[in-house]
Amino acid sequence: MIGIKHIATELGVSVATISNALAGKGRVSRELGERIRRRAEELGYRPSLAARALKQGRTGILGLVMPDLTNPLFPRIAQTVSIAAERRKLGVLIADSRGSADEQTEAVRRLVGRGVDGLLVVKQRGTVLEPLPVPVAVVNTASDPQNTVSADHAGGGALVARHIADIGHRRVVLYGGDPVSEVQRDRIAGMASALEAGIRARVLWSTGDIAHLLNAVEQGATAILTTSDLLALRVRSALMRVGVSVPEAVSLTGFDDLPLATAMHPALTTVAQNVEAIAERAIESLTRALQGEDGPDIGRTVAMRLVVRESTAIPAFSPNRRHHHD
Amino acid sequence: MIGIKHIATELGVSVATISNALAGKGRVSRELGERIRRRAEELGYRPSLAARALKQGRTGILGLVMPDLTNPLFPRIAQTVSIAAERRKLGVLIADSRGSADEQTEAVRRLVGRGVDGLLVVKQRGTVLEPLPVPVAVVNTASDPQNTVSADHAGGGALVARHIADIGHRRVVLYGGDPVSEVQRDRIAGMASALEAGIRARVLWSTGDIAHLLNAVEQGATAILTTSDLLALRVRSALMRVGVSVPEAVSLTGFDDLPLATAMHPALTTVAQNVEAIAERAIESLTRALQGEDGPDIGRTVAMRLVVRESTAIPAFSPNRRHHHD
DNA sequence: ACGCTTGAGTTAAACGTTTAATCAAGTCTG
DNA sequence: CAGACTTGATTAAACGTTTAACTCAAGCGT
Repeated sequence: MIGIKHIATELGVSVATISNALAGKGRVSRELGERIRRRAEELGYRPSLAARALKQGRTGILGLVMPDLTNPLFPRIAQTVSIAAERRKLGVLIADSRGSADEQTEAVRRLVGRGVDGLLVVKQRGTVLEPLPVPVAVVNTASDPQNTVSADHAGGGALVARHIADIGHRRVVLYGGDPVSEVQRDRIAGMASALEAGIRARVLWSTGDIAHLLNAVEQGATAILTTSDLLALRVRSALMRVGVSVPEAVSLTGFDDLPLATAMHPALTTVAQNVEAIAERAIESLTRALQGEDGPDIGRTVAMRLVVRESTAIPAFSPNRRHHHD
Repeated sequence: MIGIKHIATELGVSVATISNALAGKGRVSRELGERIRRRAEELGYRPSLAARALKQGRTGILGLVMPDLTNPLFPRIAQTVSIAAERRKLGVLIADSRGSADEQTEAVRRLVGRGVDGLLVVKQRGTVLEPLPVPVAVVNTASDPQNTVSADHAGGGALVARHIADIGHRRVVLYGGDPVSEVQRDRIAGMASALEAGIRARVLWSTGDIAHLLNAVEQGATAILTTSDLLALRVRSALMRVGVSVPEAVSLTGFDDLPLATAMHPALTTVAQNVEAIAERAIESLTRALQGEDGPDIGRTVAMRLVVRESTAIPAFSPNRRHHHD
């Protein structure tokens, strides 16, 4: 490997001058500076990040902690984070917390132990982050006190609920994945809050028996609002099995706008999370903190966007019964 | 931060002894060794990876390059890799190549520039990797000469094709995503090779018009074999739109066994990739190379597994289909 | 002619480890 | 009991940068 020293002896100057020229910092004449940079380029000089890290106490690496790397949103987050980081010449080290709170703490420790300069953590349901020696940006949900930035899950829920109410539904069921998740709870809460009096909303969770859901439909619910696209696809399948058509008999909505939303039939009405904006802001907040410009931009929330597709429609006339489509 | 030096002065010994005791390397008396380790533990000593990296020339970090981080398999790969790496006390730095071959080269360079000890690259369709100063494990497909380990895509194709043939289909269409992808081509080729003479197979690509596909069905094809679950879901939707039922009228298969495979209706027959085994082996090969035990275990392939669900069935008798001898 | 500033570089220390070389005792060996 | 190992620990160099402090010469105003 070719280092600063090599260039220095080759050009007959001191290493400090090379360092200065390359960093554009100290006093180096225009001419010599040029010459140094040119030669470094020619030699394909790549600074030793390890040495730099040792000296400056910063590694130029960010840690990304996800509750579970198999999370369907992980790819988009990882992508945006990695691109945003790269633009700032930072690396991204990933760590999985495998769904457990303890593992999350462990993951964070490992990353800190590796000397990351900052941490971006997509937080586990309801866990608390211990104080850390590096800046942290937390992505979760607005109702989380430690949150730095997140989608407006409640707002998104309200958005889709309002849409359903607007087109005339009066009996709906809100179908959540797992009540221990803050995000899921917020989405459900948002939906509930947006439904005016006069609308009957029943909350069910997928941790229970799906028969309850079918029951509710039989008893006259005309819309099912789920907290995730995958859940919606499951519901869609269950409905199909008992011959309930979507959206003719019941309207169905998802959450997150995953790729499958457009692939299913009918294409799913859902609410999209601007993952890119969120990740971008998180990184932004992080890099600001790194540079000491500790702006208190905590608690920002990013609006969600309603995407109306084919799975929602004006409710049919008669109160719902099981019917087979013609 | 508390370093080796701190412990040394505190215990009145030299730093070298501390280092030796902690690494279990040099000559240190049993008793003193214990004392040092205990004290280090108490003080919460964490070695500076930067310093170590500088001295040893190894960072303890692996690079993971994916063709596109939004790839649906990325989460599982990332998860397995990160866990396997962690077990070996290695970190994982991710980089996205955004689907472009040039970006892939760039991503690799960046990671190497960051001093990763080894590289795990899930290769872009048909790109060639330049020679690198660090060990590399390539995951792609067996037909790629640079491949280190991969799923047996062709074998998987054969598996699903044989299943379709076994249950009696005689006219099928093989539906691929994009012919520039080596993986997709291998899957299609595997399917084709497993179909005995007497079976009419037509190959179509999703880059073309989907009408061709519906056409083929109208002309008597009773099964559609796709190269991806998402593609299968798309086909399923298209069929539904024109009133063709699955599996009664036509059987449908996917590839990869994504979460959506069980969520759709009918549950999708597909072929599962043992991503975990692949990632594990790749890391294994990589770490072996790191330790100099350069075993030529190149070209290993991991079998795929057929998962029969509800989307495939014995073909129904259909009046507009020609009869033939078995 | 004098001290002052300024521009252009150099020197040398420091970052926190690892590791080869060295050393001081004590223990064998014959 | 002298030399030869052995054991336990120390010294000091090295890894490749960054950076504060310093030198040296030239230009400048008074």
